[in-house]
Amino acid sequence: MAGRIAAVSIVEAVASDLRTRIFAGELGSGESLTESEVASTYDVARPTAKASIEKLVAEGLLDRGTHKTARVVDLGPESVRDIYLARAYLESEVLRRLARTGDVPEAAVQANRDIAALQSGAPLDVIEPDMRFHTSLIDAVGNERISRMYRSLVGEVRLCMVRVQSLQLLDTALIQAEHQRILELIEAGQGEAAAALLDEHLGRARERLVAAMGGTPGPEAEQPSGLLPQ
Amino acid sequence: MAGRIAAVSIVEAVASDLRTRIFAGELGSGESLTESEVASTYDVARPTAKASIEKLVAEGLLDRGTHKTARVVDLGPESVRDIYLARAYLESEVLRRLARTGDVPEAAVQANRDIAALQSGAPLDVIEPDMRFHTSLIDAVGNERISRMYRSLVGEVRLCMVRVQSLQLLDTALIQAEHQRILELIEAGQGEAAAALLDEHLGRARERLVAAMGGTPGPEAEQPSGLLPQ
DNA sequence: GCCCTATGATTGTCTAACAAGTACACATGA
DNA sequence: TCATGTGTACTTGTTAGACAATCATAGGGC
Repeated sequence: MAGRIAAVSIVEAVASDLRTRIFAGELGSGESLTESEVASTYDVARPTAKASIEKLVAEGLLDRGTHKTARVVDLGPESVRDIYLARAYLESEVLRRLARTGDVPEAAVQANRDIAALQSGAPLDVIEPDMRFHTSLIDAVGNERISRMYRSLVGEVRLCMVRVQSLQLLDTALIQAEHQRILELIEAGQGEAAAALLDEHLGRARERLVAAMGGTPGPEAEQPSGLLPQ
Repeated sequence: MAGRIAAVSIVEAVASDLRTRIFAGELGSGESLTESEVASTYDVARPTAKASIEKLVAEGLLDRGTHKTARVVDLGPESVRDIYLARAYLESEVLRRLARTGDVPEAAVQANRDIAALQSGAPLDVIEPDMRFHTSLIDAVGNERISRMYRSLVGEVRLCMVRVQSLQLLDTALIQAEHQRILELIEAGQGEAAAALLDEHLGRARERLVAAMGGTPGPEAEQPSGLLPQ
């Protein structure tokens, strides 16, 4: 499959590129984006640029008030907690449901395999397969709205990760091992245990992000306890 | 409080009125809304009308593809199930959390009082306080993103209800009694029982809506079992 | 030093227009 | 008859340029 053709609108194309640049860290937190700037950068009309910006605002990637210039959102520690708790909210319940049938979604297995295949590349590289692991679990319940809601969080989550990309907060091997264990617990029908491990998994990431942003981390930031075998 | 001043943009004003008309059933399912129509109706420029329409599309109230006229969404039985299961997903977990602390949000109590105060008015009248009851429970957990996600469902839920407004699927007294019982269970710290009752509450509404839309209802459509006292 | 005004930058909205796409009816061909 | 092509009307996508309203900042007056 050599890249399917994409006949998207100009608005979507511009929004997509801006998104990429934000995720790549090229547009840092708090950076301003005027409509005219975007318009001239991409050589489009201002209304088109405006529509693109509004799209990203709706996604939570940009922030703007009436008559004010849009800025890349600057997530504080409280927002990080808010985002991660909302994630855990959705995901833990998903794990319980999946454990009831014991189905392990193939896409999640593959995503975790991709994480394992990473050889100490750039720390940024783990983000994509990590995200894919979590989204594929969500998608496995087959509820369109739940998937949609989760995706509205994913943009902000990535933003968090970009912000602290260079800080090496996450140990790839640990991430991979915990994912693996979660999948095993699902297969074994142990939903509560899977949810508990997920809470630890997300809680640790959350509190380390908080600490890295200058907030005071909770106890979840510590190293993993005995939930993983040996 | 005599109607607070609203200095919103024209786009928002138009979108808001369209929303009201959709919720009031004035714009029925499948009805088309061209940009020029909207523009001339409200005497605004077409780009403004376009933006309003796109806002409603993002909310899930309108449906449209590229170069195609926007239409009021026509929710089928599968969508109704999807929406209600997503609701239950969020709400049941909320009840468990609220039960842990035993806090009963005052806004929910008030909303249910408003339902009780309804005297056999139009069947449509119960929708607003009913929604308010559920949203106030969600808001009580204090997570901005979860509240936002829930609100993205509310629009579609109301759409369902409008569609079957005249069918009298819901007995106001029963709704009110179940709400009351849910609040009691939260206060008593019985989160699981509250979640179970909520599931029954939503499941019944869901399957009756499905039946009313021509789908084949599940067993949840039946009268309430013994979960309520006497 | 502080408050107020003036200027510039930016956004909100409009008009007008053209390009491009969709949908439907119609005619043409096998 | 059915499938295919064509054409026209309608609708949306995008642009250009303009003006008003608002925000931010710098400068002057006290």
